[in-house]
Parts: sequence; structure tokens; C-alpha cells
Amino acid sequence: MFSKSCEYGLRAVLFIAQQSDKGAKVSMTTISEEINSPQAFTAKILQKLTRTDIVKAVKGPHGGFTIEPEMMDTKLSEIVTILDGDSIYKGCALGLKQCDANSPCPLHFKFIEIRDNLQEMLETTSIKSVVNDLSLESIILKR
Amino acid sequence: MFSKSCEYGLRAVLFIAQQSDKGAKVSMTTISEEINSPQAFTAKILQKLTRTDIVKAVKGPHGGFTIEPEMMDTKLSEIVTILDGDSIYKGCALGLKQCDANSPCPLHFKFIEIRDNLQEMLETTSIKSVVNDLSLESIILKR
DNA sequence: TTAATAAAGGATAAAAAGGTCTTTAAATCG
DNA sequence: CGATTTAAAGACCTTTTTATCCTTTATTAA
Repeated sequence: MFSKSCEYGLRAVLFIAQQSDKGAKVSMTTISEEINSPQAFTAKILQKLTRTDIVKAVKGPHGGFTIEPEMMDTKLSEIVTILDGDSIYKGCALGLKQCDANSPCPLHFKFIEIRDNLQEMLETTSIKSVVNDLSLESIILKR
Repeated sequence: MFSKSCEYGLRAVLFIAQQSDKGAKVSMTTISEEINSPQAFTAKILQKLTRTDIVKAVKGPHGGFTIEPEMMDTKLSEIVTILDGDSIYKGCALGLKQCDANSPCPLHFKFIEIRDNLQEMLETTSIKSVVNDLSLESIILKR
């Protein structure tokens, strides 16, 4: 469904958000340990998210990554779009370039429902709301 | 969503089915022209589907591919599983190996709905039913 | 101002996905 | 039978994705 980049990116964001919520900054080493992802690769992914200001990076001793309170309202759809583009929402199930209500592929009307549900879910789910669920026990970001 | 292999595979199957329905056998050259896909690559994909008996291949002059009447009831989910595996139905949105109702990732309960809808759609849609829709004008398999 | 810390960035490598080409096998027809 | 047609199979190549490593830059604290 999502690329590895997007999976790691979402996990990293949720972990950083959880820690930021507690007032803690987290280093790249901690992140990759806590979400069980390849460190250097995850660092590249976070660079994209810092350039787009979703995550804030601070260099030097006691530096690390945080997500500022106002960015906690960021929707998961934004993160997915940055990392995987919008083909998951807009692409045709059969890979046709011109597939819409006017000239639909044979799966168009069945598939569009699922795509729209996914889009709706990601567009209405904020980082903040997921972090609130994370505080409930038994929810995990590792393995 | 689906891999290129799966996209080409589904389009090829639907085209073959449509032609078989009219009593026609189709060659690899015709298929790749009509669904606008790379021929040699599509041939590889169809080999997987002939080994699993969804498609029947006949060598030699006037040979080609057909789908026999009893295979027209094959569900799209079978084709997707053969070509892309079952991770699209079973995989975790965040890529966690152990993610289920007992130890869910933070998106588990939201995501499972979408995954299940997709699975349901593919498991209840047969080749035959799509071919019937294909006979309705304006439905396309190209471009 | 220097040493330590931590992210950024570039170069490179490994693996997977996507795609091609050539040879082999099977079927048909003259 | 032999020539021809068509799919199967295997070897190979290309591109993209995933991943690592190493150097540079920024920040901090002593």
C-alpha cells in the first residue's frame, strides 16, 4: 500500500510527536531504535519532512527532532503526499492514465469508493489524534 | 496500490476474457497492443496465470490465450494474490509484522476497514461480471 | 576557542521491480 | 517430414527503491 519510506516516515513522525507531546526532543539514533528502522535511511526521509516544516530539526548537543504544537494538526494525508505522492488517491487501479467518470476503466466505480475512503481517513486523521490513541496502552510502533 | 505486473495482468485477463466470451483466441501481440503494455513483460505475467490455470495458452499457428467458461467465475482477488501476494489484504499500514487487534499499530482499526473493503470488493468481483460491464460502451482497457 | 554532539548532504551499493532478448518447445499446415 | 507460427523459459539488462557510509555543517557547552 505505502512505500517503505512512507511507512518509516509515518512511524517516525508519530514517535517524534509522542515524545514532543511530553516535551522531549529525540535524536536520530533514538528514533531508529524505537521504531525499528534503518537509521541513515530514516534520516533521509526526515529531511524531506523538515524541509516541508512538518518536523523541526535542531543540530548540536541536546539537538534532535521535535514537532511543534501547531504542526500537531497536520493530517496524515500531507505526510503521505510528501513521501509517496498522490497516485494512491488519484491513480487508476489498472494503471490507466485517463481513467475517470467519463472514460472509466472497468473497475473505476468500484475502486473509487475504496480510494476515497482511504483519502478521507488520511485527510481527517491528524498527528495529534493518533498520539492521543498512542497514549492508550498496547498500541505499538515497533516490529 | 497494485504493482505494474498486477495492473498489466488484470488488464490482460479482462481483455482475454472479453474476447473468449466472443469465441476468439488472442495472441500475445494482440494483447499487448490492445491493453497498451510491454509485450515481453506481459508474456511473463501471463505465464504465471497459465501455470495457475486461470488462463489457457495454446501454442502454434492460430494459438493464443483464452479463458475457459468455468474460469470466468475466478475472482479478481485470486489474480491479485498470484501477482502481488496477500500483503495488500494482510499487511500493516505502517509495515509492522505483528500488527493485529491484540497488538495494533496506531492506525490499525482505521486502516483495517479500508483493507477489508478492498478485499471484499476483489473477492466478490468475478472476471465474468467485469466482462459484462465491459460490453457496455465507453469502458476502456487502454491508455 | 575547542571538543563534542547531532543533523545535512553527497557518493555509493544492494535489492527489487520493471523490462528485453534469444533460444526452446509445441502445434499446425502444406 | 519440414517450414512456420506461437507461447514458454531462461539469461540478461535497466531503473527505481531501499539502504549504507562518510564528510560537512551547525550548535552547544566547557
